[in-house]
Amino acid sequence: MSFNDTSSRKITIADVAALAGVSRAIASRALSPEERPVSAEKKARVLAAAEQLGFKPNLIARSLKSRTLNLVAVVVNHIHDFSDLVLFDRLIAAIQDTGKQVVLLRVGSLDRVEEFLRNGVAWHVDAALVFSDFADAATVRTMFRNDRVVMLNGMRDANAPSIVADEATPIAAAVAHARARGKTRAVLVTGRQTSPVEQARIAAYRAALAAQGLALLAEHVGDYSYESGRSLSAAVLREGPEAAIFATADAMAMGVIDAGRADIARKPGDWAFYGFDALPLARSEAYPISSIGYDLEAYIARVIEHLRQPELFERPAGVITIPGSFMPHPSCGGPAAFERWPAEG
Amino acid sequence: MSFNDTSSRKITIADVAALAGVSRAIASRALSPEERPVSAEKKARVLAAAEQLGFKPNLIARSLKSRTLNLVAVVVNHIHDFSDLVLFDRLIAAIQDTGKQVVLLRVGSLDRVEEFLRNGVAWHVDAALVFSDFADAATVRTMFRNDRVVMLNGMRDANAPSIVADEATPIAAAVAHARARGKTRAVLVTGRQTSPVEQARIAAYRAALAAQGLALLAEHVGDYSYESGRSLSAAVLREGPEAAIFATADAMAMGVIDAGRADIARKPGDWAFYGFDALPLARSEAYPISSIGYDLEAYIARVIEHLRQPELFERPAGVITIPGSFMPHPSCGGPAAFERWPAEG
DNA sequence: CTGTTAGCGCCTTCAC
DNA sequence: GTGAAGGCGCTAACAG
Repeated sequence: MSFNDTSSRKITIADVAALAGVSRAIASRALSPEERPVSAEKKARVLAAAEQLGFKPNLIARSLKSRTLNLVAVVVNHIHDFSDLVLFDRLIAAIQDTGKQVVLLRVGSLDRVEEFLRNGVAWHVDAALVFSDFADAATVRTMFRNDRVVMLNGMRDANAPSIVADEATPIAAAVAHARARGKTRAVLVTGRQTSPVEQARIAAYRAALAAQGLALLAEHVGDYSYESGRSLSAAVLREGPEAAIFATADAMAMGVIDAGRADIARKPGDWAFYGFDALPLARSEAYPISSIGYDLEAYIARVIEHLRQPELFERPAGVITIPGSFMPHPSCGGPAAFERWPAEG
Repeated sequence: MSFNDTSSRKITIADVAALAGVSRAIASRALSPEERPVSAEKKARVLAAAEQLGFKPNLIARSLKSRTLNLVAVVVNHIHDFSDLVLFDRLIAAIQDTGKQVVLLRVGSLDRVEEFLRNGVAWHVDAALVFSDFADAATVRTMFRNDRVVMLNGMRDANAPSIVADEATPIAAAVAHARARGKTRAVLVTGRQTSPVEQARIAAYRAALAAQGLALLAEHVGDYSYESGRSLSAAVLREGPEAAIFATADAMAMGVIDAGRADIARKPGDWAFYGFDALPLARSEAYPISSIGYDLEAYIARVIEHLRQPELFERPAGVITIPGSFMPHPSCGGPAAFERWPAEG
């Protein structure tokens, strides 16, 4: 492999052992990250020899025995939403802090996912963190040949932990907020309805609206994107400011507002927009959107917990719920823009 | 490994060989993707046996000989900017389309990067795509023990290809656009100045402003983020609408505008905002920002080319330049919002 | 504590 | 065309 290992020849543990004048096993033990029985004196000699030769252990050979590559799969449909930025950035940093590395699998565009998996290292991960809803937990376990699956896509499974944000509570709070502003009607703007998370949100909205006596005039289906909000704007705004507008993503609410600024100006009144994800932008002057967020630090902490304590997979805790919170826009009762939200810890 | 391989025991090629009644070597040849000397009859038996047992070759064992895990490292400082969403989503999809998988390495928060690398599979990648500027090409090659490094961070190196967008041309166009609007003064809002890409942008702006006779009144340093634009807003807007405002990220320009909406309203006039990244939001009604983008498809195509044709690394093409383009905001001469930009081809 | 031995699963000579 | 044997680099198991 000329491209690999710029130095002439690859240094193996045998070379180190030879130079140190010990057996390969001793060298292996001295070089092991864990504490193994080696005399201090020989260990020092081995380490010196390794240093001198520039020895780098071959991970693949090690894995052949140890059966772990210290790899974690993060499985997503795609990277798309604004809220993904902070989520994946922090999650990857946290995973790396455990000493593991991340294979990012984007299954949105793969038809033969299983075959793809089999032909790559993802086949050998320590655990799979599943955001995508391309398959249920049982299928994911089979595909990864691995029981360590964390469902982060809203799917529940008896044999895999699933971690979800409590959205029903803040959704009820949002609806109550609209009610307090005098709204008695509502319009819903949703995302991909095949997603379990989305289904739960929609159900929660319907329930809260019914419970608090707001009439649901219409549901419009988008895809969480700003662009989809724009294209739905005219239909969404048709009911006028008397109807509160609830979107399952801030980005969609932003699109509704931008494409409809003329409409909105034409019918002045107390327009009430509600979103999801607690994007900083949605707290800005440009977009009067109240939003729903969750405690990202806590969420990530629970995920990482499973990586650090694999025994947690043996008796899955079922559904682990992270608190969510409703944050009114600064213009209607919320804290000033860009103060920290409680949920951001 | 109880957690791995839900089925009772792992099927090896020896099991297949035994069931087919042939030697392991024959089984290996029959199962090989390439054509190897095996009688048609035995090959059929082996394939049937493999199918029956659900045999899946062990990638790690294979890699021990073949020395490739079909892995590509994508090295980033962090995932942070709005523009990262579409870039990484498309890049990862494209890499996966080559049959390879992606290890995403976030080095922004790692102090001992080299040690981290050595202890993970990233050590054994086929190639490293480097967006981060944490190290120069030579160092990256050493750290990955791999000569296949593509520098996407603006750094140049005689022994590694680097792929960059041509930003000088659109920057000159942006300045000319401001000049045509009658601006004779300018304010610059920059990102992290340690980044080579950013240094090139700043230099291009200074040159274009000087060439076209605009006075550079001030430079303000942000970090590409919306929030940094907000905090610089008052200072940036101080010069009034007579000065064109050039930011090296749309997000910063958006922050400047949002935090300064009162200022802007107080001093009416032809405020001229220029950004970078061609975010959809910056083409919206909410933000009158003209922006600079590049041909993302072409950019990704050139990266993928290197993965598909590793021989390209043997004689690096030096700096590969992708065309960039200036897009005026719809409100000042650009195409209507949300038409496709030429650069999105 | 130390060294020898025997694999991990696969592939590739090399004789037959 | 076939099979036995050896090795990729490392580590666990077993004696010493």
